[in-house]
Amino acid sequence: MDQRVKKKATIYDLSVLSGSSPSTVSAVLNGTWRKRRIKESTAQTILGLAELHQYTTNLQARGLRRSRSGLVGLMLPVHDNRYFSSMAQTFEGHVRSRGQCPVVVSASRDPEEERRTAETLISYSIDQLFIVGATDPDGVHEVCEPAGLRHINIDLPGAKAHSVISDNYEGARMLTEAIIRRFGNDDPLRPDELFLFGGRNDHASRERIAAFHATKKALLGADPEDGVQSSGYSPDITLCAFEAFYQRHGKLPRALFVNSSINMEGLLRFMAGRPAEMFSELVVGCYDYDPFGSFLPFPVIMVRQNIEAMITKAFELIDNATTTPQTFLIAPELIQPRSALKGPLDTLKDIA
Amino acid sequence: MDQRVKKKATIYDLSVLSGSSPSTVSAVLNGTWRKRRIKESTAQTILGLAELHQYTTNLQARGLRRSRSGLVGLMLPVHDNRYFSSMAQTFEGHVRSRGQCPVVVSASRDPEEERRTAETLISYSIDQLFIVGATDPDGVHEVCEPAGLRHINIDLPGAKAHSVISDNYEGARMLTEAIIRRFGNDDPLRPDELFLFGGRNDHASRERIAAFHATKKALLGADPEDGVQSSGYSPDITLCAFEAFYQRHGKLPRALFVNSSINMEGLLRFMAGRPAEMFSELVVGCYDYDPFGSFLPFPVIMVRQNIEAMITKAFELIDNATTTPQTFLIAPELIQPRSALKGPLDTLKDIA
DNA sequence: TCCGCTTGCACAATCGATGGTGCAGAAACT
DNA sequence: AGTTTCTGCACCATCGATTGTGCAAGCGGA
Repeated sequence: MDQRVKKKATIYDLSVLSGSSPSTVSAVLNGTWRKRRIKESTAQTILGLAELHQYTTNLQARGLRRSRSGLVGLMLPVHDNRYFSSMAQTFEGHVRSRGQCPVVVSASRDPEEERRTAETLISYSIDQLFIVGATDPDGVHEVCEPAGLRHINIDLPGAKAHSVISDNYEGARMLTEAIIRRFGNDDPLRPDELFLFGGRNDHASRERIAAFHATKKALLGADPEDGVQSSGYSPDITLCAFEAFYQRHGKLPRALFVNSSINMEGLLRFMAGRPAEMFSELVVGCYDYDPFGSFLPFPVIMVRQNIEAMITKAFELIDNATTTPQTFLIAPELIQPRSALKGPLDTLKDIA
Repeated sequence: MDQRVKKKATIYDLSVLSGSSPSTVSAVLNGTWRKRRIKESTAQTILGLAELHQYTTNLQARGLRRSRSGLVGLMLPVHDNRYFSSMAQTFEGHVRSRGQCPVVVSASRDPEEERRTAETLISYSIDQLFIVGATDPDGVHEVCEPAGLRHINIDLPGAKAHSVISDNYEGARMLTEAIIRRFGNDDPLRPDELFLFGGRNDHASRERIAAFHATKKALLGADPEDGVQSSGYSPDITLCAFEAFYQRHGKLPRALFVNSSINMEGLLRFMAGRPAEMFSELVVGCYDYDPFGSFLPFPVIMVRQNIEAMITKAFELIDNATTTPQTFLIAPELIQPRSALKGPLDTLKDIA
């Protein structure tokens, strides 16, 4: 009956079996048969045979012919992070509901890798590419453009394609304000007690840092020069920044603005091995939301970027004709400490 | 110079430009030219032209001809979770280092979706498929087998293909023991003060529950019937389980064994809005590691599955000839509270 | 000079699906 | 009956790369 690895049925096999031509079989199977005036009964015969022989379309062949693949790409900096993995989860839902196949890959925030990855995806004739948090979005654009690949930037903006990003300035403003207000009037925060850790020279960090500065100045009257400790997007570099600060001052600041959940992991590394009491008075604001991060033993105010809205907007933009590149801001949300929010997983059905 | 969307160069274009035949161009570009006794100088000419015209191979065409695509698939239950996203991150590294292209997709723990997803991937002629935490691994096998697709189960075992899973029994034994020992001799834990939440009828849950039972019995002398509250892999259902327990007993147990980080999120939801003091005496063991989870305001002992070892073993097995399906156990590691471990991201270079 | 071997490459079939075009037979109309 | 209009489908080129095979030119030796 079935030999080891029986070859998959093709339209040619069904053509022989049904007595119709390959093109007729093809038309029936891809649904264009009415347009081609194929008789209902012929179609039914072929569909029956297809079912019987477990026919499935060879999508590489179709892709080659049509020069599109049905694949939609999502390029992330990294997977291992709730922000980006939520992004992947949300993205998949959208793509699936459009009958296409999501492909998620990461490019490690490396401009070179970003371009290579885009090129590989193009070689597979993917239909659209969503570029998330790219270090060099315009470099990726240069690769996509000549290939005629529709693409869009998310999270970090580029100049040459539409971008959908969260309103970093407003988010950071809210967060800074919330941190400051967290301290009552009896013992208000002083300008030299609130520091920002993390961030590098990308659009998001610049906006957040600007808002941090401005808000500190507005509410606390001043902001010392050294109020920002850049430490990229690496837990270990952030750890070093905390260690260094601790060396210099003999303590941590009373309040921290942490630029991302990845930087928060740097703080965790700093905490590990140190007594919990050391952090009991700490107040932290973190630009990113992680449910576990929200329940740390000190108040952590978080900013949740509206991933659903960003992805929705991105699809809207990528579908419509390209005009001149624009950047769209999506409002993020301030999350109070000890909040466990619903996420993309909650829309999945679950069997207990 | 460049019209909008100039067509990509093909071997035929280079064939004309170089005066060689398409087959020669093809051989040069895919590296088989020495075997075909192409002159060095001819090769150089073609390579030069390829560079000049930014030639890139159309991988769909190659895939069609070779009936392999260079794609390696990873099928996850979900993205949005540190365990699975670490898996994706680790997987990508391995695949990349082999010069192939990783494709990560999720299938929502839905057997139907799992099979559909596998079928789609097969239609793209992926070369190998890594099936992680599938609800119905053998169903997926039935799809892969006739297509001749090499595949392997990870995290949850199947009967029809090799499986690499973590040693759930031993992990759960260690975890249960650690929870119990956490309580001193002055005020030891009683059997009715330790409950397991989460889990369903899959291999991992069964093993963990068995170990939980056995260890409780061994160390505490007994284990009441209702010691296990199944609640699947859903935060909300787990939340309900906690609510229900709280209704019945007016309090939470002193100690919890939580079956996965997803179930831990159910606990977070229970905590939200309730006073922190309610949980100050709680001791939790969680089968999964999440860096933020490790620093909650009560001791959380975690089990970290050895993802790197699992993926490595899986590659080893999938590369070698299939013998009769076997299941390989990978030892997990007990993680003490307040530990911030390195992860797959730490191997990426980072620019601050 | 003729044979045989090597070198260097061209030819053409093939992978599986798609879609423009053409054409026979039936039906409709004059 | 003769002409036009539909129906229903077959034919065939095509997408871009791969690969088995064939063959001419060059070269060395007898």
